[in-house]
Amino acid sequence: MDEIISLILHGCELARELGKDLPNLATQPNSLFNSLEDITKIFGSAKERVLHSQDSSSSSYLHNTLTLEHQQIGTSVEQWLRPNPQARDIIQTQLAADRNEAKISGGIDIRGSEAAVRGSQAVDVVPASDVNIASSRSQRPRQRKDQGLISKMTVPAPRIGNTEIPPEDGFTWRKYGQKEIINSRFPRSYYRCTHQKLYNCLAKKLVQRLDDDPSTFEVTYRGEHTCHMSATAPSILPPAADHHITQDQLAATTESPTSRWLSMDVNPIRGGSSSGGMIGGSCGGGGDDVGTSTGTRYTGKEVDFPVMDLADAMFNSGGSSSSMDFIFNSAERRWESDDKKN
DNA sequence: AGGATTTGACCTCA
DNA sequence: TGAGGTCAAATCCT
Repeated sequence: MDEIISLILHGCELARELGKDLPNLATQPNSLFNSLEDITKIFGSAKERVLHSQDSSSSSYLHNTLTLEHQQIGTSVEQWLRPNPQARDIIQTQLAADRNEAKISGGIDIRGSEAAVRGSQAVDVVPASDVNIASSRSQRPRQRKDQGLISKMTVPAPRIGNTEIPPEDGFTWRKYGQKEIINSRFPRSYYRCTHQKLYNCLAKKLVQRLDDDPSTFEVTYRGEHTCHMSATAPSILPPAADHHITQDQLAATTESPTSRWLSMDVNPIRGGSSSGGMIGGSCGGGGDDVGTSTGTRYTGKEVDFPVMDLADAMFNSGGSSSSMDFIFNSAERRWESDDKKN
């Protein structure tokens, strides 16, 4: 147990140092990444030891302690990310994949800390079944067999420009359907990722105006972006076939059926290798978003991203650098791309 | 010409 | 059986 405490104290020390240097590190993604990775490894190691400890009461206490430290890291990272909405775009997508993995692998429930840092928008990531029940309690709950993780949020309509479409979210979408919904004044629009065919990207979103507040959209995201590219051109090859989860593998997992919406393995952690498996990335963005009228982007002002999720990813990665590799490598590529344009 | 959108028909599932 | 979701031909747009 002394060893665990020693690890934690060391991690706290590094976290404090990181906090002091954060203003400087904000302009040095590589250094920041190295620092974060060190901290992540230490706490990940400590967490593992706690979880495997025989002393359940001590484990519980230490786990809470680690969670607190975890939140402190998230706060610091939030400060850094605030002026970097591009990184947040990337991180958000990756975190959704990581979160999905955490559920599949029976990981720690992290929704509590997520909820604590929700921003101005109502954002939640819940199983499809929950969404159905919550949104249409008066009706028979519906659930597609292959649906899984769903992210649901409300988004204010743009005050200028075309107010008929929801604000941008960093991805490029192609509308493939519109449907009148029973007991709703406004039709629901169905979008899928523009790169669905090319990269087998299964991301979709549903957009519908709220009956009681037409100036607000309810946007439901389904699935993850398995492509990783700018709005105009791919930056990497499509994910290899071996990243698909077979139906047997899915059946062998303990997650609820509703989390199976994805057929792709979007988490680099599970495989223990991030090479070629970095597929939880951004479909759009790239700064220009020249795509479609639905190729939209949220700005930092409009959306308070659940930055705590970054800490969740760090913490739940158990010391693996793959997630952070993805985050910073992607962010750097995007920043480099933007620099060239400017 | 090629990609995006519209919209009626069809499919899925509780 | 019917509501929600998807398909695909027609149409629009650049």
